[in-house]
Amino acid sequence: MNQAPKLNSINKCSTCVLGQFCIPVGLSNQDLEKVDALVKERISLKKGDALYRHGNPMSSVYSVRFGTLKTEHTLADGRAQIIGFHLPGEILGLDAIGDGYHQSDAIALEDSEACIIRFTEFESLASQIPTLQNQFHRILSRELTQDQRHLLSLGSMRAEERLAGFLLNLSERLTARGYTNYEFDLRMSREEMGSYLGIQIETVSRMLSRFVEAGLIQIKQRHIKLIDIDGLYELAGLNKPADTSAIRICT
Amino acid sequence: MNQAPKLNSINKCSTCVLGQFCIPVGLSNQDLEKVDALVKERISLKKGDALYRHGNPMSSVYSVRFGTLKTEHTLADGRAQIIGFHLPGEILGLDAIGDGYHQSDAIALEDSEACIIRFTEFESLASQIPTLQNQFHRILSRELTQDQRHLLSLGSMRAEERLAGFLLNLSERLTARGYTNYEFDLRMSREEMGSYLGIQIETVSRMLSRFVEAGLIQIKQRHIKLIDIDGLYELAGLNKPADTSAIRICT
DNA sequence: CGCTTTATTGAGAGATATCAATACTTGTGG
DNA sequence: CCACAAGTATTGATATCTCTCAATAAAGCG
Repeated sequence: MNQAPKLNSINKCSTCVLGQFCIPVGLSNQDLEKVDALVKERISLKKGDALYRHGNPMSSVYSVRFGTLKTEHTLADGRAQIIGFHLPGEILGLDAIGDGYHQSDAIALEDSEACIIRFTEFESLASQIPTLQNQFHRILSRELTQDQRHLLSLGSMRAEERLAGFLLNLSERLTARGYTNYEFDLRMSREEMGSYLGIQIETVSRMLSRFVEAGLIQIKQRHIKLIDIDGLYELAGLNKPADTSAIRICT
Repeated sequence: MNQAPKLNSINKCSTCVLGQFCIPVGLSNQDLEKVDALVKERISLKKGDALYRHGNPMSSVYSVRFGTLKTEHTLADGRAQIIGFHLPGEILGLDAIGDGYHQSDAIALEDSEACIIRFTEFESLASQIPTLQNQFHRILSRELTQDQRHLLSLGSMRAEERLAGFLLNLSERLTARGYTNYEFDLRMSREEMGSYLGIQIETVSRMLSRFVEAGLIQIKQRHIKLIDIDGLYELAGLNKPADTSAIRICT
């Protein structure tokens, strides 16, 4: 997000640095070429553009190539709930497979690009390549796990805990992608954080100020630095992962 | 739940009345036999028994044959969040595909039975039967959609709205399975409802009393009758489905 | 039938929402 | 390059919803 990882290729999964987070995990070179053949189109989004909208017929799923997107559900009375923030390598649109229509809106939080994976063709390729099929199932399943952790947060944790957990989760995901440890730019507004966490913008702001006072973080506008990591994990009621910097894709 | 649907077969997906909610949707008879060969084992659970527990290595996913289960996540300090209640025909354990270990506890709310679907074998069968593969993807995707609706509820709705939405959702799912419209037994305690909805047991109780006063429902212990359906949908901020009684599997 | 669990109801406390005022950023056009 | 407008963020005061604590009642179970 600060600086994008350098992309070694323009248009191929087989050489994309995001491969290890994306569809191609574990594929042989030969199989990768078949995926290359399938994923040829990409879509560029300006900040605020929709990748898809609720109710659109679904023909593809997408992987984030660079940038950040949010997905959200909206109620009739205008209340909106952000379901997720999506970083490079993450797959979008999976919730549309069930009935063929997108269930949510996917909006770019900054200028972004997504790879288009035509779903019918992908499904038949997956049935020919067991590793690909299995990886796809893992991705779907992890998406479920992620949503369930989010449910745990919204259902059982207080505002402070939710926010601490959110910052740590973002940090972990960015670190895995090779960005600077514990220091990054938030691509979403305070309001969008609040929507994701089920709290109001004023509460987000107050909690962040409290974290600063407690020496847990430093924050200037949307640039944040996590100072007391252990303190944050404790506050969030979570366990610190063994080594968040184990996986790095650029130096 | 009141009366179980009559089961026409003992041990085969091909004749199971739950087929239309479960894995076999859309399969030819020939393909159904292959599924029959795969899903031979079942597991009986007494009320309170665990189908699996958080951290268990995962080798199978399960479909509920009869009864009701809950899945829940637990925090280190003992706080628990119920993620879902699971009715006959619904698939359990999908969140374990991602890393091979169950992420949640699955507990029977009443005496129940589940079919055991050995996952590795299922995956290879799915790669041979496109309809089966596609149905499995739909199931996974709908599970995502369901969790996302739950997120919307916990993140954006007040206690009253969450509870109304929950009762209607249960009613819709039971109706689809052929139980009496709008009148059914709750298999979960008030506390379990509260956990699912992210509210305390006392609040659940108060809201139910309020619904009774408002003439929206009648309730005696765990037997509930929805009286003013339109009123409930309005309260929940949801749209009434066109026809909830369209699908019936017993009379 | 008595004990344990579950559910209801009340009173008061607390966390977060709401309303409101101000300050800070960012982008735009002169 | 500055000034203004529009959007975004912070902070304070108050209101409200839901929680917590407590007492009672009802139901399930051995």
